Amino acid sequence: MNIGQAATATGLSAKMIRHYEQSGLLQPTQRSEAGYRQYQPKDIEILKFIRRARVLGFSLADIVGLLALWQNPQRSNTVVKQVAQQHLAEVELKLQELHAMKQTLQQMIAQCAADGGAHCAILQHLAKPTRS
Amino acid sequence: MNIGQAATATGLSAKMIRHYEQSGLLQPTQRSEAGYRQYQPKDIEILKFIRRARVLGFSLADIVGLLALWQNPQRSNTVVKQVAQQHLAEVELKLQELHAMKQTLQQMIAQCAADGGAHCAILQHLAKPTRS
DNA sequence: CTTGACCTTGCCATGATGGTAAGGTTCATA
DNA sequence: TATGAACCTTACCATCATGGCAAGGTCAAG
Repeated sequence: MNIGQAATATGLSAKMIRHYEQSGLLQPTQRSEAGYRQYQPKDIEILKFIRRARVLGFSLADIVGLLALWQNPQRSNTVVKQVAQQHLAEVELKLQELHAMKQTLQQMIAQCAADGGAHCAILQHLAKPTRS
Repeated sequence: MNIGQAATATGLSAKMIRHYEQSGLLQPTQRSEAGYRQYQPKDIEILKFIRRARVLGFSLADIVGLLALWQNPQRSNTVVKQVAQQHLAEVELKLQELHAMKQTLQQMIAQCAADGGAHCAILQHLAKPTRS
């Protein structure tokens, strides 16, 4: 299986698969005589694992750790849970920040007449916020 | 007013103030004989405007436009509102993505015993999700 | 005159991803 | 058999906002 097929099979881009290899997420695979990377079913499973973890927002650094735990029969699920909880906390923090942005943006937009005039509540708020 | 004082007065870093100047957000200021940037009250207001817009998540490219509108007496609030609405849409999109992440992470974490054993619902989910 | 706090420019790094360029390989078809 | 399309390789640059560091100039107080 060449890298293009591995990309199709996993939903990743060939570019990213090479990047994951170079970043140490993935052991360098076998190569064909011509130097093409060859992917075995096991490699595909690892790539799918990476993709699912990326969808959940885990960083590549986190995923290095999760993969090591996954492949370690002596692992402790306590450690895995800690990694996930730490990431969840970061996600929740970003959610709060974005929510605050959304609230303020909605208020500003609601106060803007959009009648083509020069008076603008949005610019007023940015220039001298009445509430923060 | 030197750049350090301007930074303190606006809550920005000196580094970023220089960056904003180089990025065209800010007209190059006057310089002292020694080449130190000199900030007038008007410059401080612009910097505060930039900071508030950054807090709301506007990109530097957006802020270039917002500053131009702010300083243009012939502006149309319709345009300003469009910029803000576009940005709000992006914020809402990211909120949705993060919310989906949070939901899945919470479910996975709830199913993890964290008893120090090797069995782990989190790794199971990443390896072969039962639901997505 | 020295010292410490400030300023200058310039370069490199982050993190995940995309793009492009220059070149080699493989395979099907004309 | 030759050619071209579709694939692969590596290497470099760009994104975006921000931080860090280094080497050097400036200023004010002691």
